Amino acid sequence: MNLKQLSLELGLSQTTVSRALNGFPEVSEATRNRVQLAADRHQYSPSTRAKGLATGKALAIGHVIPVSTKHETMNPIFGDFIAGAGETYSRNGYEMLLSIVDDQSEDDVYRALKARRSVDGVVVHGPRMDDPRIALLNEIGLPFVVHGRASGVTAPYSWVDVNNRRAFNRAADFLIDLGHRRIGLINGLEGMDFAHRRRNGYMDTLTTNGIAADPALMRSGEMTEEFGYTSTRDILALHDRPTALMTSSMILAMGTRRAIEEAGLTIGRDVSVITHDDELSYLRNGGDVPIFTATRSSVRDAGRRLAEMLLADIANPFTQPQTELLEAELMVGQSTGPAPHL
Amino acid sequence: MNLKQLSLELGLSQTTVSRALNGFPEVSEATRNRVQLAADRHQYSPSTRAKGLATGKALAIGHVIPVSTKHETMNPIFGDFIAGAGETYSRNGYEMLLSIVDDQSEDDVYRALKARRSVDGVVVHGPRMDDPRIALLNEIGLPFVVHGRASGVTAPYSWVDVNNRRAFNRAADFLIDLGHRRIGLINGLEGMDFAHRRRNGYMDTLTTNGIAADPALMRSGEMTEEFGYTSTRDILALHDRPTALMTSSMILAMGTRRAIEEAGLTIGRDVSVITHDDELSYLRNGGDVPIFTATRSSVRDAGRRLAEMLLADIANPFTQPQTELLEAELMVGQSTGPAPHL
DNA sequence: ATTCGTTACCAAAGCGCTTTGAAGCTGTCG
DNA sequence: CGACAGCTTCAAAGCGCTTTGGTAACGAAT
Repeated sequence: MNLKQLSLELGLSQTTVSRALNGFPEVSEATRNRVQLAADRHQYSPSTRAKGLATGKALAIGHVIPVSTKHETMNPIFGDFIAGAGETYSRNGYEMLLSIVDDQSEDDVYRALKARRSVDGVVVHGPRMDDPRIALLNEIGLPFVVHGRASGVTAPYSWVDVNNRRAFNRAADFLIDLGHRRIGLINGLEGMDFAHRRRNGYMDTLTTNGIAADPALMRSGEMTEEFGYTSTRDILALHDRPTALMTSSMILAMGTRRAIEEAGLTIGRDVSVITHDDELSYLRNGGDVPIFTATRSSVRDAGRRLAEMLLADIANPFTQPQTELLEAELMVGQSTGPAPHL
Repeated sequence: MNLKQLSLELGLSQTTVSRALNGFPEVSEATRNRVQLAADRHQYSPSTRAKGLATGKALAIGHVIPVSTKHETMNPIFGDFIAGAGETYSRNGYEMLLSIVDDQSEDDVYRALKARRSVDGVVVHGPRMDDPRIALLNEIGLPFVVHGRASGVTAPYSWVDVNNRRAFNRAADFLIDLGHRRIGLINGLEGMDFAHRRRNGYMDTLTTNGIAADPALMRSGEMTEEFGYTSTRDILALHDRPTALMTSSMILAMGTRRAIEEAGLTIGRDVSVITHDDELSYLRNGGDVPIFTATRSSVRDAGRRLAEMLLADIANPFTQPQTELLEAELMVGQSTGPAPHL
């Protein structure tokens, strides 16, 4: 069923039917009801393509997901993030377009998205330091919001981010208050902006407390369980091993736990662990009492907020870029305890 | 830049430019080159909307991801699956449309996708037993392929699935060969088709070997780490606890490991564990030697295959539905060993 | 010289919508 | 009674493509 058929059946012009369905005031209520009923009966929905062509809007948002060519790793937070964003989209009649792309050819994808006019805006995932995508998107004039920030980029842009620095400040502080002095950090890949900020937060707090940061206690890599495991195993093998570890994700933390237990140590007693927790739906950090002490911030929530921001920008373009900094809660769980007397 | 502008600049008709770009034979090579060059120079790409309108194809595939309303759980395999499918799509000039939808209103989403003509086909995720979506899609005439199968549905349909039954046959056999007689199963949600098949595989093999299946050793629920943990903890607390456990995912297995270690037992010695492994990129099952003994089958690969099948069906509709059954490998890791003499 | 087949191109219609500009109809006011 | 305003409705243009049904030019065959 299309507009023409529907209007023919109703004995009305396409104009009137279109306006009736789109809530224009110059249609009598009687007619509008009649039209609405007929539309429902035939399950009529305007073709997105045609509507898009006619209005010049795509009514779609693009998500470009970079997958590292080297490791073929897909960021696990991605599913929950788009679950959040997707809610917002469907509530507003938008569709979500996904492009999975190896990090080599990302530029082309944004360009193509623009050239083919398939989306009204995009969200930038996994920003790196000095991320060139921001300049690119500004240049080609495609509205966007970044999930995270890109240190080093001076041009203004809209973003939604967790206060990574503060979160890791607080986590480190918490450990120091418990008497820990040797604290390790198992972090995401160097170059990822969030990893950079988390490391800064961690190091700041150490320095403030008169503790020299030890490079031997800091690792960064793909945030897989395996990497959490090997890093922890290696760090625990040091002659002067740390009494506490901070990790950047629950997945890393699971690897960390494996290594700790394999070493015959007890988590929370011999080694304390604090992790960042994105509240992934299939990786809940325990029930009432968290398993891991964690800095918690819902990535699904971030998705919702970011999508709202982007749609608002598209509806009436920001004169000033918008930003939103989400604070992480510190949840005390069972993985931390006073520093042992070695 | 659009077709009109481009053809004006070239002094050619839109027809000729369009045909040149789309590889039609009735264009001289000289002209084609000239057109191609100009198109590249201006980064011209036809508008998807317009192209879609004109051809009647959407050049897009829909993925409808059900999120359980109750648990807000998003299946973690989803990211890797679409990474696989996405590859196939972009190679073929297709876009991927994502709808996140609570399992209540799924029907409407499929109907809307069809009515608005936004996609040429859809992939059905997470089929349940007697899944009504298959009948619905057949009724509304939207091409589709199911990732998994739906026991109880008699109508023919195309699918790509892992041989879940066989995988769990082999896993159970392996454990029995090691001398285990009391074997538990921590499975996905009742009603999910894959969970049903896995349970059947498990029970068959027990029966064949003269072991009575004990309901006390079988759990099913959302496949979270937490569920793996609590199930295992409870099962290990039984007076007659099992010497081996089978789990339906790596995430469950991590919870299982936590419970085993918390109980002061050693995995692979006191309790053997075999898990199914979807080869998620951030949850690799160790390096050369797998951590867990596992039945392994790449979900990313399944995504690729399924996408190819769907595109083939759209290009020239199958007369007969196609099916593809992927076999899982049994990888022996460190989590299994001979049954202990209790 | 006419016909025919190729080759290389083009004008215009059509895809299903929205939107512009106009018009029919009623009732009211001067 | 004519003019005018307000309320409804409509015909047609336009969005950017593809595709149909041509035509012009040229040489080969009749």
